[in-house]
Amino acid sequence: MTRLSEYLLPTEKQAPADAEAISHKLMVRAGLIRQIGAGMWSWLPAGWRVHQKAVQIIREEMDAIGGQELLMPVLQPAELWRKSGRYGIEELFKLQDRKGSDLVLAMTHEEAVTTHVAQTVRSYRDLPLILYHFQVKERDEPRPRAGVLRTREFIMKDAYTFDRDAEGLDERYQLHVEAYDRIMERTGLRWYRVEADVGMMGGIGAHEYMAPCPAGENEVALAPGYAASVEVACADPQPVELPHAPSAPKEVSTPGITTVAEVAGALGVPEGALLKAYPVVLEGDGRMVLVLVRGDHRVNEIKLAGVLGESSRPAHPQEIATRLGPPGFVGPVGLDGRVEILLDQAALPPGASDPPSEGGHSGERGYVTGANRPDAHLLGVVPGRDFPFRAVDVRTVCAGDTVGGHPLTIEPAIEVGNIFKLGTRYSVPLGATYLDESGREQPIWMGCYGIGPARIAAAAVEQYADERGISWPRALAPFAVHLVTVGKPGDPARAAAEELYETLRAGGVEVLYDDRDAGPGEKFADAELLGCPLRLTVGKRTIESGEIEVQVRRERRDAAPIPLAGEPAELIQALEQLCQTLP
RNA sequence: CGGGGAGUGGCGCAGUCUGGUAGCGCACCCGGCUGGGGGCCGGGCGGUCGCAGGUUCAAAUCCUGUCUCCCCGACCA
Repeated sequence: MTRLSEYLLPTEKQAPADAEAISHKLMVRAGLIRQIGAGMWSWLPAGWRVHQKAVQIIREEMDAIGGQELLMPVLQPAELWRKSGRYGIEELFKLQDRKGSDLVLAMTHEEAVTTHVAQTVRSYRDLPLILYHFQVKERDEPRPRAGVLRTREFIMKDAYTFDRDAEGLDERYQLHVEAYDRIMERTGLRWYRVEADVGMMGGIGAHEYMAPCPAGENEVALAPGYAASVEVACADPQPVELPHAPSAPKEVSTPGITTVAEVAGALGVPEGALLKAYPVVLEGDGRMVLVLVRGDHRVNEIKLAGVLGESSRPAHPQEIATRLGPPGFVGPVGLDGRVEILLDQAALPPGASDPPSEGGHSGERGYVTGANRPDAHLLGVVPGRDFPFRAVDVRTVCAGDTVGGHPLTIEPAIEVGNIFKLGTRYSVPLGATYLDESGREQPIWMGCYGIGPARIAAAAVEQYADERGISWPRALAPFAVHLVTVGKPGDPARAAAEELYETLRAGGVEVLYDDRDAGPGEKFADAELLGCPLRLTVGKRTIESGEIEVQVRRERRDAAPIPLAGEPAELIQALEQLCQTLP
């Protein structure tokens, strides 16, 4: 299939100086990818083979659930995007043709596919449909990074489903869950399907497929039986020791001390014994809301948006000063209903899920909060007793929090795929409707399902690389077998290697043959850098022993040697059996 | 968009402060040795120093402008 002496595989000893991520360094070093600009990458022959391996797995599983592959253009009229309301998106590349007509480079294909369905689907009898394609996406990313992990142009498989109602969408969605699970399983990646943010569109459902790896841009919260994006994860907080509260809040002087760490240090309490005040202003009506979380917790903007039902922004210092108190000393006590107070449930008084009606009692424990006057904090503030609140879940979970009693870990991960129930978000503006049995026009219910072969490849590099290079899962490897011949040209071993190469080729084995006139060290180093699952070595020893040495790339483990003189069919079979045992 | 860093041969870098006509390692080409872990010897090719303007007898080096790339953060339909 491929002789290295004739193959474009420009390996490098040194990684590009500006590379940071493992996959960035190794994929460049191994000669898989080359950069042409910020977020613009070419796939060299061996790299493209990996990409196509991922593509083929995806294609097979999409076809298995009845997906129909098609192809839609990247270059599209701006008009479509105006109709869908997405023309204003900053990441959208906009351009004009010579006549001055506005065009865009598509970042996904909802507009295009919905337009076609609107043109062609008339009746409930035409539904459901699963349409998908592999196509380049163009996004004007604010910051491309980490090689092929985040680029401005990349190939994505995006699928779209069309159903007559929400129940049909649920079915189509479930099919995709199953297909995506199988895809991820087949790639050999370590992966999680996590609940994801459903955004402002009403929470009808979304999952992300995450591959944990050091260069990941997202975080997943994991516990036995639980996996969620940190953006939406919920967990039981770790307990915090609160000081006993006096019968009423007591003011203490804290001149110039504003940060949680400083206040906790100065007062000798844990950070979790503070209530952090986070005033926000709603984008809609400009109303201010005071959000309180424990001092050792962080407000989660996405969960907050879900609770508020709209997006908000942190209040400006001026707004805080005018409506609450001096920034840095803001607290919930004595606001007299000026703003609504949301208390994160992790800060609820023990045993209380609702605010007590009246008064307080001794033996309670209290928090430290700002006093709403300069250089002062309050001790012994008891939620409910000292201020009214609404209990909500708006904090970001921490490692060590528990779910079902199991402690949570948080890992960086790369999002390789996502599935999302769109509902009628696009069908309505783009006029994708059908006639039901009673002849009534109905909007089509849609779902969209994306997955990135490039990220699958990069995540595999990240997850399985060692100090010597890449170690591909067999499903993604550019070649199953890396055949290395050692010894000078003209040695009998060379002839044996040539013969073996032809045998493997004829037997349909994907083999890369290092027939270069180079030293053994260089060849072995390149083989380990490229990371094919099996390395066969043919040299003097092979001739002497009559056995082909076999090394498994993962763990660099020696496998049972294969007789050189065996029947070709047996040799192929032995190799294939060995492959089946590999990760 | 904010902060930081960098553009000198294919890759990695020195030289810039203190101006004097470009160097090192690897790779590459030729010859020889070696041949189971990036080996050795000898000989070579290759760069208008990101670009434009300016200062100067003279600019990789000083000044002005500009482009590009990377990292951190913000952002991420």
